[in-house]
Amino acid sequence: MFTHEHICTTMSKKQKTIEQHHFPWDHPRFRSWIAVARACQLMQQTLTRRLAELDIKPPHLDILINLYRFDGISQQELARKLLVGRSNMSMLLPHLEKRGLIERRGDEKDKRVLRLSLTASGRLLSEQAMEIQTALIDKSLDDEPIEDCLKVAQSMERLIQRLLKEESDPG
Amino acid sequence: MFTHEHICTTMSKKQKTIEQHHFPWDHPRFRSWIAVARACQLMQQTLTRRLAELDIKPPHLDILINLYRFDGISQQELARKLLVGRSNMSMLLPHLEKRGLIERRGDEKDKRVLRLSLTASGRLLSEQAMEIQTALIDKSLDDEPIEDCLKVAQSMERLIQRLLKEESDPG
DNA sequence: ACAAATATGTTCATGAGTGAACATATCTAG
DNA sequence: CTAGATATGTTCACTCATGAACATATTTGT
Repeated sequence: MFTHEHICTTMSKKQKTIEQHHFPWDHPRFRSWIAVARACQLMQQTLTRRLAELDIKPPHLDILINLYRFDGISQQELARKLLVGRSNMSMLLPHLEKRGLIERRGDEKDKRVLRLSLTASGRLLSEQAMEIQTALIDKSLDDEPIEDCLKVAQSMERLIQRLLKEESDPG
Repeated sequence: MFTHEHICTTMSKKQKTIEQHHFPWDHPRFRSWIAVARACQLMQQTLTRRLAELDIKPPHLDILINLYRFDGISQQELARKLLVGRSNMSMLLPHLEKRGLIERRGDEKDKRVLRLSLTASGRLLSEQAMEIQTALIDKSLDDEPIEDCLKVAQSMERLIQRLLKEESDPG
């Protein structure tokens, strides 16, 4: 829930003359990142409203999409893909299971792991929900040129790699 | 009523031959947005770890930065800037007040509103925390050219405007 | 082969965020 | 002037997410 709405428009003479950034909001990368974070937050809220008619929330959709793509994935792998803790999956998945959207079956080879898959109704719901999400993203970005989107995606993927690297190597 | 027939559950020859996007993850804007969302999520988690030494979390920092910039702001205005509900502020602010970081004083003119401001120690803590946040953002983005950052910021601000507009006008 | 390290999943207490219902206070239209 | 509409803040029940502690199961090192 980052953020500051408007970017500071007043600049002291000192800040103008010597090119330093005394406040975060005068710092271009800071301002850019805040804009990104705010956009994400709003997108999430909008998606939450759009998904309400299917009675699911963005976290559930993230799970469903991953099961759709990666049938038989384990809870651990799923948590890693979603960048959340294992305990989070342990809390959410039983709920989806009770709703009849997913199935959890023990792995024969490795008795620790639970293999996840969509049921027929889970697959149907996933398709409806992905439709909603894709439509929202499309509508929101349709005046950004595709090549700009791809460029942003590349920047973000570089950023993700850096952050994941530093997470494992706490330098 | 949702039509999802153009999302196919099985890979047909047709899908492979004609270049269409039948799955969200084959859709460039979708993939771009997912990258943005993942980057935000990781950034948030990293910031959470970095702020732990100051015993605050990103939501507190967002509040502090806004009080730093906009002394005397009301809870309502603050919630609007942060894109959260009023009830959220009602839950968080008393905690910060008890820690001696902020003050809440009733407005003389309008007895409904509470005016918020930082205490001396709140100001000090804010500066330390902004230092940490700015350093993280800088380190994470320092191989992205400034002009690319600014371009992204503009795209995101356009997106924010669109989403806010549609929120008020539910078309 | 067996002890130690590692991996997977669960449970629990805690914290952040939400919307609805509520209580006041202010504004606006007759 | 007053009644209804609007604005601000609080409380409540609920959801999502986390990390620590735990229980099992597997892998590794000797």
